[in-house]
Amino acid sequence: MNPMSSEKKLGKYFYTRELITVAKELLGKILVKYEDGKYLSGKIVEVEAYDGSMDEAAHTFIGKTKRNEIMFEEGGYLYVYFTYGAHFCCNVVTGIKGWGTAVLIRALEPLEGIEFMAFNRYGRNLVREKEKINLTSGPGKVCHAMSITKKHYGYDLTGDSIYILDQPKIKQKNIVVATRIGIKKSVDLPWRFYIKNNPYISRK
DNA sequence: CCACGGATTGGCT
DNA sequence: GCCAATCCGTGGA
Repeated sequence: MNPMSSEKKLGKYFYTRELITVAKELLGKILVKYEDGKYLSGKIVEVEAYDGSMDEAAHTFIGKTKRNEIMFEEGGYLYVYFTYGAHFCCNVVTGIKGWGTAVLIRALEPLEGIEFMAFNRYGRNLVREKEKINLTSGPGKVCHAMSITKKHYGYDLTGDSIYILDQPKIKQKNIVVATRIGIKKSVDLPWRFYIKNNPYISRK
């Protein structure tokens, strides 16, 4: 468990609930990765929800394939995919087996291991304050900074390597609801959620 | 086997 | 603000 905090790790119950509930409640929680003796962590400040049963933008809309099969398991696993020939994006699988729902982690506010994140992103330490803002303000950036790759596909979030720590719920009035970014289908679903006035979000 | 396009990013105009 | 980079999953031949 993370030595810098005494908070509780989120358990199976949290993830196996309905998609939108989990998406909103993930805001403010702390994503932790412990690998090679290093702790990297950040507060989740921006997410998007995807539901294959009615959302054409979801990777699970086409049915189960080798790429998306973990999204059809019960909640609490990590779904990592590769896109645009260059970037990984990570998602938290939600709901019960067969649903095909997941929450994309779009942005973090870096907390622990910032020097390692800077090395992963820039190959050196931070020089300017602006670079800290740019570390994890986007889904590809989050994975690059945290060194999350296809190797982490299917990781169990109730395990000891990648997990999420509980934190107080963000108040409804401080959650901004918006449409999702970078998709061409189901563009009107209001399924992007972010913490109001947080400087680490990817886009207003 | 081959063609197509993507839940993005960063650099250049 | 615009656009190329770059690889792999997917689907059709």
